[in-house]
Order: sequence, then C-alpha cells, then structure tokens
Amino acid sequence: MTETKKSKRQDILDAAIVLFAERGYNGTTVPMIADAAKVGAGTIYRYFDHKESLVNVLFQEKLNALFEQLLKDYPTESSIREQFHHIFESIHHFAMEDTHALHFIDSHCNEIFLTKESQELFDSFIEYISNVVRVGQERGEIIVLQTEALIGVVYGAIVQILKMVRAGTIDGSSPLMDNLEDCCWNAIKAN
Amino acid sequence: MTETKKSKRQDILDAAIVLFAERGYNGTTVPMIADAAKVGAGTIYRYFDHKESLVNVLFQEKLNALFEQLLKDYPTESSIREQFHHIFESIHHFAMEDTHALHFIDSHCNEIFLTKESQELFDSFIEYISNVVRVGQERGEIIVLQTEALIGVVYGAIVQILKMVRAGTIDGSSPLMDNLEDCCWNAIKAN
DNA sequence: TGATTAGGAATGAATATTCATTCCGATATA
DNA sequence: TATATCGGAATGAATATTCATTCCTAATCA
Repeated sequence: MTETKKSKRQDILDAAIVLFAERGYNGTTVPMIADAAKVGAGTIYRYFDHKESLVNVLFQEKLNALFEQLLKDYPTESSIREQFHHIFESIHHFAMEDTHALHFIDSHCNEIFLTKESQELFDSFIEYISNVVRVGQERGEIIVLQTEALIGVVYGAIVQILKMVRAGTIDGSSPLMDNLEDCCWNAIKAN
Repeated sequence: MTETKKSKRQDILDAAIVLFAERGYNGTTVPMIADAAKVGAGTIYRYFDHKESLVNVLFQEKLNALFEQLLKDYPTESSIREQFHHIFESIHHFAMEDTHALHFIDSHCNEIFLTKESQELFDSFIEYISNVVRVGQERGEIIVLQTEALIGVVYGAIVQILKMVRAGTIDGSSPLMDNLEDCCWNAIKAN
C-alpha cells in the first residue's frame, strides 16, 4: 500500500524531530529513531540515503512549513507594527502546532552537516524578516541601528520565549504572549 | 614540574571549549581534543575521568567565571536600570574576553549529560537575575509580567546578540552595544 | 660534579564498545 | 506467483577508554 509507504516515512520524520530536538543530531542514533518510529533500522534507509539526508529533509520541511505560516495572509499593505504582529503570531502559532520544530530549527541552523541548500533556506527566512525591519526603519517606525543586530534581539527573544513555553516554564496562551509581543516590539520601535 | 601539569590540563580545557562551541559535545571526539591540545589521547584521562566529566568541569568553570564577572562591583544600592546596565555589561565583557564561553554555555545548558550540579549552577545564575527583575517589578521600574518570561526575552536577546558578535555578523564595540542594551531594557521597562 | 635510579607524567597503540549502514530472509501486496 | 516492502541481525568503521611502555625530572650516590 502506498499509504503505508507515506506513513512510514512520516513516522520516521516524526520520531526523528523529537529526538533531534531533545538530544541533538549527534546525540541521536539511527536505531533510536527506528525504535521510536516503530520501524526497522533498515527501513530508514529505504526512505533516506543517510542520516544526514534525513536531518536535511527534516530541516527544510520544517523551515518551509514555518515560511508558509509566515507568508499566509501576510499583511503586505499594513503598518510595520501590524506586520510585526503577524510575524510574531505566525512563529508563535507554528511553535504551538509543532512543539519541537522551532527548537529543532534553532538548535541545528548552524550545524556543519547542513547542506548549502538548507543553509540558504534558513538565510532566506532571516532575510525576509530583515527586509521588514529595513522598511520599518525607512518609515521611521523602527529605530535605526544595524538591521542584523535588531533581528538578533527580536529573533533571540522570540525563540527563547518559545523554548520556555515548550519546556513548560511559561504558558503559551494569549494574554501573556500578547504582552510579550509588545515587549519585543518595544525593543525595536522608534522613540 | 607542576607547571606542566597545570598547563596540560589547561591546554585540554582550552582546546575542548573551542571544539564544543563549534561542533557540540557529541560532534567532538576525544582524539580531536587531544590533537588540538597537542597532547596524547591518554593524557586527557589523566586529568578527567570521562569525556562527560571534562564537559561538566568546563561548563562549571566557565559559568563560575561568568558569575564572578557578574558579581564583581555589583551595584547593589543603585537603581534597577543601573543594575541592568551592570548585568548587560558583565555578560558582554565576559563574551568579549572569552570568545567561545557564552556560546558553549548556552548551547549546552540543557543537555542530558550535564550533572545535577552543573544544572543547579546554571539555575542559580538565572535565579540571580530573576531576583533583580522581581525587585524591579516591585519598585515599578519593570513591567509586571511573569518573571520567567521577561528573563527569557532579555536572556534570549543578549545571548543571540553576542552569538552574532562572535560570528562576525555584528560588531561588539561600544556605540552599537550601548544602543542594544537600551533595546533590551526597553523591552521590559515599565511604561 | 657526574652518573644512577626511582617515580610520576605522558604517550599512542590496543581494546571494547557504539554506531551508521548493508544485506537477506520474511512478510505483505498486486 | 511475482514484486515490493520490511525488519533486524550482521558488518565494518569510528569512538571512548585502557594500558604497557617511554620519557622526564629530581633526588641519591660515588
């Protein structure tokens, strides 16, 4: 059945992301993934050439999903503040839907086993947000400081918040998260 | 000579932190460390019981150094804004003096091979900063939101900024860093 | 002083273990 | 039945750890 085929592949990916997020790529063995996916070790190699291709496929799939979430209903014509709201909400929504994905992406985005393609995809994601910041600076809505540095502040803050939500340290629901969005915006808004 | 003894141990630690910061604990082999330290593989086991004790010693030593930097000349009596300045500056200074340490700490602080002691040391560091935030909230200098969440925003932002300084994406010198400190403060200051 | 020796430090080849990958018999599908 | 898929034991490479040996230093002796 082609359904089994699809589902096995997905089982492998689903099991792998949990392990990669929790133990890191190098701390995760192929048999561990096989066990968690309830699949023979050999089956993994029916769907992926190497462990490295598995992690790269996973990285790109998750990043594409995040990107998709970001682009969905993107308010191109709105104020930068509203665009910022959309970005924050998209990432938040993504992290809530897929508990491990954001942490997986963030903790693997600089690893040496990522292919050029994976790296470029990540760069293009950051670049997309950078452009928003740049426009915000031109329009006087965002302070004029090196764009990369502002991205760092906001990206670092958002990712850390969502890691803490994942860890159960803080609650990821509305009132608090709305306030935290304001905090992040306050960090970069023009005076 | 006892100096050799001390120096070998230090050579090993110095080599290890660079590799751990760049490749992660599991991506770093003991022979890699030995080569980088210009030491025989066996020598590492004269100074450390296992690879795991090596990483724990390193983690605790670096965290203690960071803590020491934080406590040095801590302005207990000053306003929370000034205390915040001291904290930001301490971490910044620490990251500039020891290029790999902060990244090493941050990228390993949740790993499963850390001993209870290592984890508790990290927790006590976060707890120290939490207390400052709490006092700031009581005094009306910092917005009243779940303390952990605010720590997340500020910690995430600072660490990400300093990772980017390390990567060469942004410049870690005064004018920009002072502005970024303001950004971080603006995220949590009371309106 | 110069030679001898003991004791600890250092080494890296050898060992034991772990891991990614392969292979083949068993199972399911058409 | 023929074909595709699967599982998991088998394989060999990579890795952490050990250990027999060498090297160095400093104390002792002639």
